Amino acid sequence: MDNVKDILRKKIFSAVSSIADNIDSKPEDIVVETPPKPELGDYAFPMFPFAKALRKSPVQIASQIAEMLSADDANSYQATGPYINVKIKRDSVVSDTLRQVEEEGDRYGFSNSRSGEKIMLEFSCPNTNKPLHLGHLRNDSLGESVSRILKANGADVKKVNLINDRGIHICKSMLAYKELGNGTTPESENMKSDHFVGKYYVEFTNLSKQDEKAEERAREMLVKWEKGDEETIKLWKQMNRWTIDGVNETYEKTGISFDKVYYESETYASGKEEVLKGIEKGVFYKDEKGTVWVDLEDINLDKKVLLRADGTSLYLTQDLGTAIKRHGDWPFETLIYVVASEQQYHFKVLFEVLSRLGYKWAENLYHLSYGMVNLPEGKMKSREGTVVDADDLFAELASMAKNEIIEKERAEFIDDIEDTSEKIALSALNYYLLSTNPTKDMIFNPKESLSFNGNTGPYLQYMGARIVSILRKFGRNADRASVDTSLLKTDDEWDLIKMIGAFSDVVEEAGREYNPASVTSYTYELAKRFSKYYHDVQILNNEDSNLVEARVYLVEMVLQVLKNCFSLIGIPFLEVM
RNA sequence: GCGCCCGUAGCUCAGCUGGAUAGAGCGUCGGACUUCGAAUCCGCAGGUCGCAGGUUCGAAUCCUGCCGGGCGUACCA
Repeated sequence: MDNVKDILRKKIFSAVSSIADNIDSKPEDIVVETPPKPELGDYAFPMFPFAKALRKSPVQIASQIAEMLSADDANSYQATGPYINVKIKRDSVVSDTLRQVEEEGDRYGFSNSRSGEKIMLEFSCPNTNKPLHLGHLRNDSLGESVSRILKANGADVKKVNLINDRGIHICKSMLAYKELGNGTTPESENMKSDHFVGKYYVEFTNLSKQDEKAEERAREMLVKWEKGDEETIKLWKQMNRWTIDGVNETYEKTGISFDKVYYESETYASGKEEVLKGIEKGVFYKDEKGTVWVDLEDINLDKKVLLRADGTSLYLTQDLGTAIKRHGDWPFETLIYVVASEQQYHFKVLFEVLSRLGYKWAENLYHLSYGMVNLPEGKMKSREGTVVDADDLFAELASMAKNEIIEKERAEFIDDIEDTSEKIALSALNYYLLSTNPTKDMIFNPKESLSFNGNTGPYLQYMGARIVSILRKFGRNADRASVDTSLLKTDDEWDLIKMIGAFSDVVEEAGREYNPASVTSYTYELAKRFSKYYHDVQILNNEDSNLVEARVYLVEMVLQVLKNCFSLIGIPFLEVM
């Protein structure tokens, strides 16, 4: 269904075409803007692009086209300099927009534009030697949100995780536990199980400072692991279980889920086979020591090692195998890797190598690269202990939310304070992490994210809760069959309607750009306009019961759109907070 | 050195494929609760869009060069 903008684009286009036969653009290319002042109109069309073809000044074109369109149209067209400003005849747009929200409900704003497109998204990818940290939270937030946005555009999305459960770093925590653990368990120490494992990873660092043989013993352990030594495998399984159980708890709390989980320990071997095939194809070569290389110097990517002389594999080798396996499991059109920007080089190489191996789908692989999360004090460094633990941060946010609830004397209205506090914490976190463009490094200010003032997730939740509160007080839904939307004629009401009508464009853009920030800023803008409306207008207290009915209807539809936004950016909807 | 990314208000960030006077939030200051939830709203102040060229009717946006910062350039992941 065409929205107001599309209809206007077509009108402008056909008007321009009627006085020029050499326009080489399409109606979709017509630029629509919002006039700088609302008095000027609802939409603006600059005429600069047609000046050359018509060999007239944009000012002349604007006035000519405006006149042509005004002749036979309910909307008003006003030429202001080189712009045509359009004031919409509101009645039908108001009613059409609200009816559409009512009909489509929690699908409003979503589309089928990418229907049939199979998109696999990889994100999170924890190591099994320590719990999640703040960087993972950005990754998870992005991965989950982008996949929801793509689904909202009709795509068939599969979310996958890859657990990095093998390698020297895993052996380090295993070794420290073996030597220092004394048979303790997360239960015996009353610790969350991934934190328990993480403790031994830190212990290893201390150990290796005093004992220079520690590194060597860790390497020996890796060799034993590769050989399938029974005792080592048993320990490895135990510790992986602990970490993964703990990480899953965090996923659960933060609303993250996967359709399929891959384990590096299960996929890394297949990478080796692919490399051997690649040698036969002549894509790779073996040097005199037996090391396998790929030469990408022709495209300025250097030479990279794929297999060590001893036959063991590398990161690149594993990712190669994993990608090929995945395409075999589920033949995607696109595979999006949500991975930090520091790995850009790695993915360039990976994609190039896959392409040289002859996989056509390699050209549709995409690295959704995101910047680092830093603290106001500076960089997070594990060595200096400035890494922000995901669970700790979340617990701190929840506890702040709880204090806020108590301080504002809201506790008596809330059934489950713990649950509500966590939902507020989650909205604060997700909104903060998603509202910065992914490509940029960002500074996470815990204090600011906790303030809940201004442009934040809790603000959005609050606006939702206020609407629910109005509806509760009203006691029933608006009478949808008889509601007279033409009574909604204030500018605040019109602003809300226009905003609601623009939602589908936002969802489309967010999907195209893989950027949830379009949705976060839209949601804030919508909530803010509602808030202003709420202050300017008494929704329920009015003698005219038809007007009350219409306003309640409007507000119900605003709530629907807010909820649809929330579902895309990880903001839990709260009826009461 | 080379490659990629970033540089917009005191701070944190928006600004779509170039378009009318560059916008928010926080912070500062000043207003608004006997009225639908003040986790709110309204207002004031705050900018040579890193610098210099170029393309264009028009540049925060595109191109080039410089300056400043980050990341990468491992037989680590």
